[in-house]
Amino acid sequence: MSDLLANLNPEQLLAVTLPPQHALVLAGAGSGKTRVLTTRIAWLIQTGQVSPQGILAVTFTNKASREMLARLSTMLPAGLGHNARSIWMGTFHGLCNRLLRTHHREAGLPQLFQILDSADQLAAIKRMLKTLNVDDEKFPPRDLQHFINAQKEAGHRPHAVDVWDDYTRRRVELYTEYEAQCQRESVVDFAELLLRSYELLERNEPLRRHYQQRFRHILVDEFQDTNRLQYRWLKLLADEGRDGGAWLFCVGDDDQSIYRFRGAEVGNMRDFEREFKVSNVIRLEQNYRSWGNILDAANAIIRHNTDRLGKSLWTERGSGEPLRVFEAFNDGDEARWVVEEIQSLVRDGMSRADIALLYRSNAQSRVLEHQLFSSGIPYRVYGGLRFFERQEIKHALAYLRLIANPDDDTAFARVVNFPTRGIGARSLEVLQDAARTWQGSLYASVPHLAGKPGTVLGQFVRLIEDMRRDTRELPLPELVDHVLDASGLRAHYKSDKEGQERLENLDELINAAANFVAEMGADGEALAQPHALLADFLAHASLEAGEHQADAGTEAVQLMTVHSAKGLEFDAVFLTGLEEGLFPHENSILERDGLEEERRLMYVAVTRARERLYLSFAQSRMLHGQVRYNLRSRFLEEIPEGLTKWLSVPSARGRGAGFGGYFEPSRSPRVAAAPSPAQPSRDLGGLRVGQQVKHARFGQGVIVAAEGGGADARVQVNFGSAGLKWLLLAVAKLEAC
DNA sequence: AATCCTGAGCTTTTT
DNA sequence: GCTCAGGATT
Repeated sequence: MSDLLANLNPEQLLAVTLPPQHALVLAGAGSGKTRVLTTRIAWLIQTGQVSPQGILAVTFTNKASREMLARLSTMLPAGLGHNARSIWMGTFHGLCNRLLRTHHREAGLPQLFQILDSADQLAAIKRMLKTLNVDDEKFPPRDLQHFINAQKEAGHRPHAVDVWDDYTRRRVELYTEYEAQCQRESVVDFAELLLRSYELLERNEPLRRHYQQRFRHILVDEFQDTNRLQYRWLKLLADEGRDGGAWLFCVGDDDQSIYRFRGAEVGNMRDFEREFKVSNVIRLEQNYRSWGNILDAANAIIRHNTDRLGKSLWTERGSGEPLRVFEAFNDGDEARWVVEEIQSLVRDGMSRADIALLYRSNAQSRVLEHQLFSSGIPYRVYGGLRFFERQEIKHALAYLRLIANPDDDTAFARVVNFPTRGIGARSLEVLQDAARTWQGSLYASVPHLAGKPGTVLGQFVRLIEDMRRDTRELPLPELVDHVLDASGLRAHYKSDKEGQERLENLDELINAAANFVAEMGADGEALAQPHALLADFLAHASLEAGEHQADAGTEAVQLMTVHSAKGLEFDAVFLTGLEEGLFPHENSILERDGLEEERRLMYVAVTRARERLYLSFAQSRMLHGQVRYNLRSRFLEEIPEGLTKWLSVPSARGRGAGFGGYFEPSRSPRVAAAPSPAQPSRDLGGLRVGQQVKHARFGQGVIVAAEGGGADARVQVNFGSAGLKWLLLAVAKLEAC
């Protein structure tokens, strides 16, 4: 016990040992948040205040959940009946899945319902639009998907949607139809997992009471990332502190809320504080990660945001080095500089894996990758396809889904002709019609067909039925193995000269199945029913997309967006592309509170660095096929001068003073990397970035960016109160002044 | 059924 | 400028 609490700082100790009450912990970056959460769970259990079964722990990613479980297992001595695994721990979606499987009847679902990931959902929507002959130009599938998810996250079934125009009325009809289709096919999308289980708990009082009494303590990680529905879900179980509900222990950081675009609602933190009458918010402000200068910069930046709960990071470590700033001539030049610095860091003994290259948007990785590649530096890019999202894996899963649930039309449509077996668009159209007439799934409608479609489709149905029969007794990994052969997927990729990697991935799927069974190990009962276990495995595949791209060697520099860097830390961080329009991103400037979210993103980026932070920007950069001239980011200006050291001489004082001179950095001999391209010659009619201009209607302004050339030449002008405008030089009469 | 071609989109991402 | 999806072409 004393072991458990040793080395906690006073605030951490306070949070860990807080008596039963609703609590909000504001945990700054690098303040030991996960440690507090896991230690609190261990403390609650070890002091006998609650049994593991009485704890519900919610995380945002499966990765976080696994890490927490692993740390907890080392904290709880086994054998005392304190099995960390009997804690209900997982993501909101994982927990909802568990709830819905257990009470599928009450929730109105078959036991073997399948889960659609976003891509599956989009495919389902496209299929629906096609069936209904809806013009997908008028109702773009992506928009509709977004609309439906937004409604579900607001807790609205179709009848509850506010209809304010004909367009929305039609969208609501499509929402209704989509729901019907999902129900028919026994599939559930991500938002549905949440809404269904929310409704289940809300409407079924005995069930709600049961869980309210079972869970004494609910602990929520990354609380600033919860959406409205998730918060309501928590409220249902906590019952706002009235008798019977659980105590909520929410940990989060409003300054690191960067997912508003996907529904996260920072306001939940304030609401929680108010609605649950949280009396003392605990702040974890001592940082164990970074040098003081880095924290000072982060604090200075985030101070520009209003509407914060308020927090300031500090450290017992010293100030460390100044932040290094580099102004590049263009994006390629920036990449060359990054590579040189990396080489120098590695020469000095830093591990490449401890170096991260961060950028605002994925498109920026290309130039960096190119430069790393030609310099022979191993690197690893995060993002892109994950294991269970790969084409070959999706195909294999589709066969498995058909075995578990033949009514899954999404899976049916995906593989009915893959590998190709002569089932073309015509046959499928005939089948679609039949399905509509008979009000059944595609699979179930096949027997109603005659002629050639009936024959080829009949063969496919028989194939699936044979698979189901032949795998009934097989352990999961062998089941998967069998399906890979029987479906013809293996043969197909074997004959494909570029199918080698895909074949390896298919084998990896067997491993994934084996690992899954091993994880489930303790649960003996599930093993008795291979096809029930299969459904669990499929849910696992949907809920956990798996690791990002395979690693390109272990000792590799890490490239990722700032978003994906959240929660990670590195000895050295390169924060590239610090330019207006890029970071903060131009789209965010128009959004309400968009700039504040960008600033939080900047805050997240800066606090990733332990030892050394590099900040860079380029005077010009290729974007959307055109050279763009950007100002350096306002966020750079928000860092106090004393904390930075310029490696290049600033092009001019202040921002927007034009394309100043380009200087070789005075330090380390810089290879005269490919003769720098000549200064851009742009016909801006004697105008340049930074110049004051006058416009007949908007008045005085300053040119902040320029793009295009000749007849297309455009400039962006900041007219102050009149706003930021893009103006075509050929049209707008701008007067230099 | 495979391959070529055109055009739209282009910030961030987990579940 | 690059990628991806879907349509048109062979």
